[in-house]
Amino acid sequence: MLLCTRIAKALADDTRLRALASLGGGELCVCQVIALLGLAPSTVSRHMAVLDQAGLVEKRKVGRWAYYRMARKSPEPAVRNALRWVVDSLGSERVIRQDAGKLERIRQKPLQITARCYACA
Amino acid sequence: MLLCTRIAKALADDTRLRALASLGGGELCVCQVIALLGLAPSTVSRHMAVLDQAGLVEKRKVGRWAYYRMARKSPEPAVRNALRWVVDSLGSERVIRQDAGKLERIRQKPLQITARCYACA
DNA sequence: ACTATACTTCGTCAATCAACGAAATATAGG
DNA sequence: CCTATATTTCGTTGATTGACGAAGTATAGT
Repeated sequence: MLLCTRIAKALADDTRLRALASLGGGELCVCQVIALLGLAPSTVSRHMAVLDQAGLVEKRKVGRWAYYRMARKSPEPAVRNALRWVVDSLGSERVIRQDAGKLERIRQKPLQITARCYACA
Repeated sequence: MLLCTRIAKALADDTRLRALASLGGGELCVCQVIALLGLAPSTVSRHMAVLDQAGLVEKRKVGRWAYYRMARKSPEPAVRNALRWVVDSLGSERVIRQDAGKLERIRQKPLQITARCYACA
């Protein structure tokens, strides 16, 4: 499969685009993305794995916590340009801005609180 | 569905990316794309329709012939940037360059010849 | 060591998708 | 008008996908 195809496949889903866009403001813990999206942890974990395999995000594990960030420094121009395209294009979308607002609140809580009750975000 | 998602879905397939990239050198007739890809006409027609519905290409019908070109002048920035991303990223792919070579030969034949025998390309 | 917890992997189900061939549509040419 | 032809639409089929919950892994705290 072409690299472009792999990247496009990773981007070809509303939920994954929201997850990726949520990282625009900086690194997030998986539990914060789960709280944002309101989906099952297993589902979100899978989505992040797909983004990771496409090279669009980078993962950092600290104890039990997993952090993801946009792969803005990727050696692949295709990845960097895809990220630019996504960030530019999604900025004007209603859902994405709503997410940004919700994220502001999520970021203010300690991770433990967020992980304790995802729905309480 | 987000506009970005629709675009990414349209790009999330090797065959469709090849079809789109083939338009990089200018407008093509559907029969030329069929000859290039070596797939059933109905399949190629469907792929072009998907690209069209995502706004990535524009269609022009002249008699029985259908011509497609990249929608480089699209009013949607998301579309224009997606096209730039694709063109930039696919240029270095082996298959795409092979296709470009094959296209050179296809372009030299009259459309009637190409349409008469797709496999003869 | 034992337990709680953060995340991932796996199995399943319904929905979507790409491919094809057959049939439909539409246009050109006799 | 009638036929040939370029493309599209439709129906089918096998493969992929996204969702979930259950089970597994790994780490922190007691």
